[in-house]
Amino acid sequence: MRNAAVPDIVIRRLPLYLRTLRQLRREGWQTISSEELAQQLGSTAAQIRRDLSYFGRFGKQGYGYSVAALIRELESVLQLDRLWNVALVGYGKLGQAIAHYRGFAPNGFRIAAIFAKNPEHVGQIVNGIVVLPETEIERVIRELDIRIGIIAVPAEAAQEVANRLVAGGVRAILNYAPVMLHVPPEVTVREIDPISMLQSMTYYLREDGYPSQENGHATTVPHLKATIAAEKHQVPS
Amino acid sequence: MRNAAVPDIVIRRLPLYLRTLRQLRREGWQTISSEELAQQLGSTAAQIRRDLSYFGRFGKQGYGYSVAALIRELESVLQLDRLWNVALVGYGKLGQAIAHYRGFAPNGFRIAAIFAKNPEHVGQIVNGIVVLPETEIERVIRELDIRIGIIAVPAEAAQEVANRLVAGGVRAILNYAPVMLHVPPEVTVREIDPISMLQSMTYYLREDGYPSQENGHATTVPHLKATIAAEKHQVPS
DNA sequence: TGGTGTGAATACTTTCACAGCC
DNA sequence: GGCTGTGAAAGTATTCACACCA
Repeated sequence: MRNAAVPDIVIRRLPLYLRTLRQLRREGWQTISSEELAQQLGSTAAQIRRDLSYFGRFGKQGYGYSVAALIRELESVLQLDRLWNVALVGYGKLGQAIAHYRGFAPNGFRIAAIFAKNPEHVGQIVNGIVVLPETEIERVIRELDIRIGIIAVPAEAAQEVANRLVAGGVRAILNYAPVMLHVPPEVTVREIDPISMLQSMTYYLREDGYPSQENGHATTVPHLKATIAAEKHQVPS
Repeated sequence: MRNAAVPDIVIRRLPLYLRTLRQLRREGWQTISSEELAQQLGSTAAQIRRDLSYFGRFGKQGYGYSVAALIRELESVLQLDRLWNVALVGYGKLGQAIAHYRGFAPNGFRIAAIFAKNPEHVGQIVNGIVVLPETEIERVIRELDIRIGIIAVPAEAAQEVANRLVAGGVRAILNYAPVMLHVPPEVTVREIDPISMLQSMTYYLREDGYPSQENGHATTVPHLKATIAAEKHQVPS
């Protein structure tokens, strides 16, 4: 199974595992079973074991997984054991919020270039870098060897920006614009679209009982059971 | 097939269809085939036809779909032909950005209540509404009969906020906090997590050719083919 | 003729259940 | 005894391909 193509849906879950494992480490867990991890995540033990099995045999029978070791393995698989430079395009309200977001750095992402269309924004200094005009995208991306772009421009400008990013060498795009981007197959795109998410949730908000949702439709973890007995896994605190 | 439970994955695609159809309408399209719509969306004609068939027979053979009529059908299915009040919890950087986002209103969502923990924020007036303390969540949600909540608080506070929202009667949550929420099955949750998205994309950013991505792994639409011949569908402009 | 709606086939994903190992 | 890793089964989702219709 090793080396066979790993389904993208599995890849998307790994960051959630990683996030949870890091939290568990902060809480002092040394070891965790797939069942316990599944509880936290609202997933299932079998799914977690299957997902991890694509990459290796990280567990120990009768014992579970070492939290610290599994974190290292996931970081390695996802290539998170290095720093990634990111280009941000768009410096309107949304772009500015992204530029000032403090969550990138602790996760190994650094906004290394910012591009704006508005001449008032160009030249501003943000986090020590100068905001550049969008005409510079290809050149700067190539010079800084950037592989990841974030698009925070209006929908009608997004495809053109994507084209430039790709032309410069970007192979991963986080797209905040409400439009489907057309990119070559070697480029990965993930969409962030709060409006679509709200619009799909309203489907379930009927007063009458239909569509019945009694079994849930699998969006998050079932309501909290008991707190997991953690003692045996924790280092004495 | 009508009335059988519709898969959630289908429901999640409907807003994307709607968004594209509205754009086509703006451009003057009167009619569209599943094949043409699929091109725009980077989907397939068969998938679009199957998805729509869960809700009715909206097309006409040899002709396609009426853009205006299909928009109305989708709005009806998703219950977007009304205004939805939304509660926003959290008024830090992210919460403020959400509160000032101009994209909700034109899509039928209105932030009708804002809750903050920080006493400096409580009492401020934003878009004509007063920022309230988080202790008021249940009462206000119930009084305003709000069904949708947006969580924009730190991860460690998110579960408690979710509990209060649900206690007040919320049945749909858009969660910006990087943590899996535990909610009862009648509540829908959608996650917005840019960090996880970046962290999953780095998997594909290997310099060596592995994991081979030559076939793509289905994240967006294949690179633009020809522009669709639109003339026959358009009203003369 | 051109394009829908949908059974049937295929492909993908999750879950079961258990041999095997610590 | 307890828990992993994984074949095999079950469950979902997508795609094919064509009868049918305007």
